[in-house]
Amino acid sequence: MPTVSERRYDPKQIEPKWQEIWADEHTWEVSNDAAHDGPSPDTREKSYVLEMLPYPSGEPHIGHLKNYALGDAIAHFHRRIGRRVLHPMGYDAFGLPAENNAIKTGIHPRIATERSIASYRHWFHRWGISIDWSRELATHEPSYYHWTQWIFLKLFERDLAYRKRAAVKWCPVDQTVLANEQVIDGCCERCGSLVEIRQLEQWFFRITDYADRLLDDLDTIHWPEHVKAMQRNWIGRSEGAEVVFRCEDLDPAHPIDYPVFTTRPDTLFGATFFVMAPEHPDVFKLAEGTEYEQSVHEYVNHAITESVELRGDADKPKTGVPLGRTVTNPVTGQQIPMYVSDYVLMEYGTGAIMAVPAHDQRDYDFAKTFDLPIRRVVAPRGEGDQDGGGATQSVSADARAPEDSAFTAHTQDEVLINSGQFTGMNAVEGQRAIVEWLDREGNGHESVSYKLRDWLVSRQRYWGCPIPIVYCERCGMVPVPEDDLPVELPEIEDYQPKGRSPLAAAEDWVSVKCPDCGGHARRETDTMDTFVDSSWYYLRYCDARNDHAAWDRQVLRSWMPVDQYIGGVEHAILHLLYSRFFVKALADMDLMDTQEPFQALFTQGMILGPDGNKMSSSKGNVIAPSEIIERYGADAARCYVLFIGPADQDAAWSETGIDGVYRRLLARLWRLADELAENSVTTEAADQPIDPEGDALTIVRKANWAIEKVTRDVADRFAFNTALSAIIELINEIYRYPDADRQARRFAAATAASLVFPFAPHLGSEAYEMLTGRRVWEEPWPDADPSMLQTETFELVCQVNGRVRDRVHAPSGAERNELEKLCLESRGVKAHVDGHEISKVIVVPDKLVNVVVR
RNA sequence: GCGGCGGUGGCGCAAUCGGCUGACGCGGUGCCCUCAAAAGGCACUGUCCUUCGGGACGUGUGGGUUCGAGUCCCACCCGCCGCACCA
Repeated sequence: MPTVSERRYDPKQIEPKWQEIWADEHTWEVSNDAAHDGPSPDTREKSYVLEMLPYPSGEPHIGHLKNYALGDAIAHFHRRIGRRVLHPMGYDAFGLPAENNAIKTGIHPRIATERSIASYRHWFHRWGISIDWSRELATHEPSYYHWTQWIFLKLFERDLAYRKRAAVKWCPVDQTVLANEQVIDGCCERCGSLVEIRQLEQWFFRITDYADRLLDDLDTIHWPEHVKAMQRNWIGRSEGAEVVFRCEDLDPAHPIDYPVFTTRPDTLFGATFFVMAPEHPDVFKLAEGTEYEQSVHEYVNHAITESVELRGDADKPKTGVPLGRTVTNPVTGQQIPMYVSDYVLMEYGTGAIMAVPAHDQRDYDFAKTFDLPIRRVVAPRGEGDQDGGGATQSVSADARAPEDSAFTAHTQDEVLINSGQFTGMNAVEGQRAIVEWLDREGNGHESVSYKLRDWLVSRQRYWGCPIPIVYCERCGMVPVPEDDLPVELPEIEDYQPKGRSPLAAAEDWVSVKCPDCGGHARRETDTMDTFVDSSWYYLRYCDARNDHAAWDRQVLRSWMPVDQYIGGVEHAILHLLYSRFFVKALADMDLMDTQEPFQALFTQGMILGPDGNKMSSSKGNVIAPSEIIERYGADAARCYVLFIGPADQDAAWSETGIDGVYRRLLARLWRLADELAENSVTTEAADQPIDPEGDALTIVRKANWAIEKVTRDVADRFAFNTALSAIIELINEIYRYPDADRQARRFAAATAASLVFPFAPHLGSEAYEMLTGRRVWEEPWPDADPSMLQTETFELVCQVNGRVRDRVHAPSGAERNELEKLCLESRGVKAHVDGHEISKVIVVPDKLVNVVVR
């Protein structure tokens, strides 16, 4: 028989016990019955709580633990406040790392991936995450990608999926194209190698059609400001005008119009030259026959082979070559010279710009290098009035450099100068007037430009979802009929990338009959970007076992949108933008009913190594969750990652920190439960005692205070660190009064167990059962007793001139003059008031009194 | 350059609506329990001055508003994150 002193908190005993119960009883499964009018409809409010699905590679790391501990706390909280909670799990199983690993080790990506999935599944159970396992999915299973292909076909039908030849980003190491979003500082996001530009025919999704809605609807969702800012930034909407510059040099009878985009139409009078991107299709045609023909060829050939990174460097001195031609500035009628320069980008605007050296830093730098005229056309009010007269005067090339302020956006306080009929107008009004004039004269119009490009979705790799398209010799491009889906990924021997998809080698698979004419056809051999798979998985969870459709519309309506999405900020652009696009496109096709996938988003911070650096095996600072769980148990690990600091901030792992949570929170609560349960029949309820007094009252009050505090911290602010602090405070308070009424202490300890359950579900369940004989997850979330939140006296803060001089007890709800009297009578206040004249007394009821003296 | 977020003890951080700065945890110090240790419990722990009553100072810097500012306003410094020759 173990003696009492040998009994201690032992997570190794407690945790498997509860995990088994939850698994055996399918405790966290939730049905779809509420979607249909059944005999006994589930009328609870729905709540869809979702963490970003993991990419299964090796074993889960500490970041996963934090992500799922966080989501699980929210899911548990929502269940206990009476909601019908969907909390599923799946795996983003296709992707490059598994394939690269396959190339290295010879292990088939499916084998490695499924092995990893088994590990993740094991650990999610071991961590005690409350997952509805009946909805588990993996994106590499045909039962899932069947519907990924179906969505592709729907997009294709709507011309939202299309094929075109374009200059695309190509990773020479991974031997595949990349989406713009996957290129970081000119390098491949995955392997870090320098990205090249290639002209290839590729599949795109027309996300640019949705640019405005993706921008505007950010206002309708509850996301962190910085994530919204990143999306706005990425979409990059700029408002301005398209202005046409006419070139009559080649053939006056057939002039060519070159439109440019500008955000500063008010500076049009200052456009003194014109620049084209090296990739502009007309560059060679324009230079042909001029003295610059040869140098233009040399310049362009050099520019297009230069690395993206090198060319993008803003500090690089401006280079370029004249084209030997001119265009007409539509407002001045002036002939201005044309240049080709690599500081103009083909992929933004029209690939050509009007250059206004007086009001644009880049144009200014170019003008200085090539000795071109600089003409100021906007000036601060007052300054502008003096030289406004010489409207058409040309300004010499060595004109004074404009002050830095000249490069900033125009304001009401600036006026147009040297701008013909528009001179004297303020810049904002002038801009409007110039655009109107352009429109009237047929030389331009208002226009909007975006940074966002269409999403390149095809990949020349094996381990991905096949694109359900065939190419027929007679009919051309033909979609695979829906009934023939899924197009299954064939087994192949050799995944080695060779610049075309490894699937191309699977001749039996590639060669098919045309679905339309029955003639000879070949399958598309590219696979889809894995971001396609993860752009809709949250929809599939709603109806994960549906064999006839991607989802039932009614079921989808009963769960979507995701009420709380949780994940790392690294997906702020890619995954979150693509998912928003998918939902809008699907809603437009009348396939679903929400406009946004994720109503609220929480981005968790990273757990850094103990040295404060990002964990990496090369730094040797990796904390393995398995070791932590072994030593402290899942509850301690879960609580610690939430206690370490605000959940949205990065925090360094600390061994002594987790030890503190283990001892001060979990072990102490367990000992309380053990002490208070030992002599009682376990079925006895731990209700709040009636009319407690003295120490018992203090404890009961603290318990109610903790209920209130934890509820608000979890519900309103995701402040898990302070919620856990409050539970520790409650436990400390119970220890402080070991001789207080037993029922009060049992009530308080049971409350602590109930409150800690969303964070430490095993200990929460164990302690609650020890104290009450009940299952804590079947109990409603506690409500604070309002009468216990009030006290009959409070500590009145007594200030003189804003400085605290004393503290006295005062009755709650006392009148202002009573409080004033108490304050003036207090010793500390008297000492500072005597001999001075009181000029004013500020009373804040139930808080403080401030005496102002001269 | 543009956009976003931060700066408070030895450390991680708390202060939610303009009202006691430093909750909670770590670290540190002392005590209790013990033959002893482990485990556990309790107390103290911003700086300086002190006649031991207390006093002065303290939230990146400088100003402002206010009876009162970590919190609001203006200017600046520093750090982190995202984007960037984006016209």
